[in-house]
Amino acid sequence: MHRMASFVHPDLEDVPLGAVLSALADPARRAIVRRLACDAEQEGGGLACSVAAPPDLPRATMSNHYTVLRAAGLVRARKVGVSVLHTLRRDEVERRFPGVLEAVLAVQE
Amino acid sequence: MHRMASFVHPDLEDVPLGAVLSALADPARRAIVRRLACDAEQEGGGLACSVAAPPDLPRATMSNHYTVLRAAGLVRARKVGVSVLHTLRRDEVERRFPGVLEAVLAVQE
DNA sequence: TTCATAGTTCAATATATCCGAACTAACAGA
DNA sequence: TCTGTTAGTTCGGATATATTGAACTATGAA
Repeated sequence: MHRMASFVHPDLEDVPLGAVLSALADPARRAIVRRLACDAEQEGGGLACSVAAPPDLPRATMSNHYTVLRAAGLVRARKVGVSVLHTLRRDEVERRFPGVLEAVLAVQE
Repeated sequence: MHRMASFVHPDLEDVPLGAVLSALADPARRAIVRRLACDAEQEGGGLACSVAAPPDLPRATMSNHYTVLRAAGLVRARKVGVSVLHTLRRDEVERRFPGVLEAVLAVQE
């Protein structure tokens, strides 16, 4: 039986550093995070999964990448209509792991 | 047939960010990197593999972790007698990925 | 209804990691 | 030169993780 989608958004205090680094180690996930970082608007914003993800990524793989990013506390999801909009939890991550995400985003690649 | 050990030390310019993040994502490898960061003496220094690694780590696993760390450009190895001494390539990593390693090291865990 | 779109879940497969066992390399003592 | 010891590597098989096609759910529009 298939279960319904329910997004997990851990408190950053419960996220280990390894989870964040592991999530950011994947190029497709970094691409998503970079796009969300550009989409800076705070409330009511966010990008649909397939908008932030690399264009030729298989859907199942994309969905899995978002699950990893949410579990690492890096992004927040909310369902709007038929889409799932994601935003970067930039300030929360910065408070918990100062400089880590910012340094990664600053790397040109 | 068993081949002889020969350490690979890539130019940092050839190392992708993902390799560094992936290497640092593992807790045992971070423990090694933290210990090498404390052992700050530059020339002639370095710590033997088993000295910097967590004490109860299986030797094959430990050796593999050092291979990953070297391939990520994070550490440099040189054989001295029966030991292999490792040093952190801290300045080189900092030049290539400013703030990344420092931010990771700054996290208390 | 019916259809389309966005994304998830499942399950099979591919890939990567872990680690015991066997090995090499370097040195010390007899 | 043996024999032994210590440090670490390599191999290979077991285990764990990642990828992705296909089936599915959820929402909205025609």
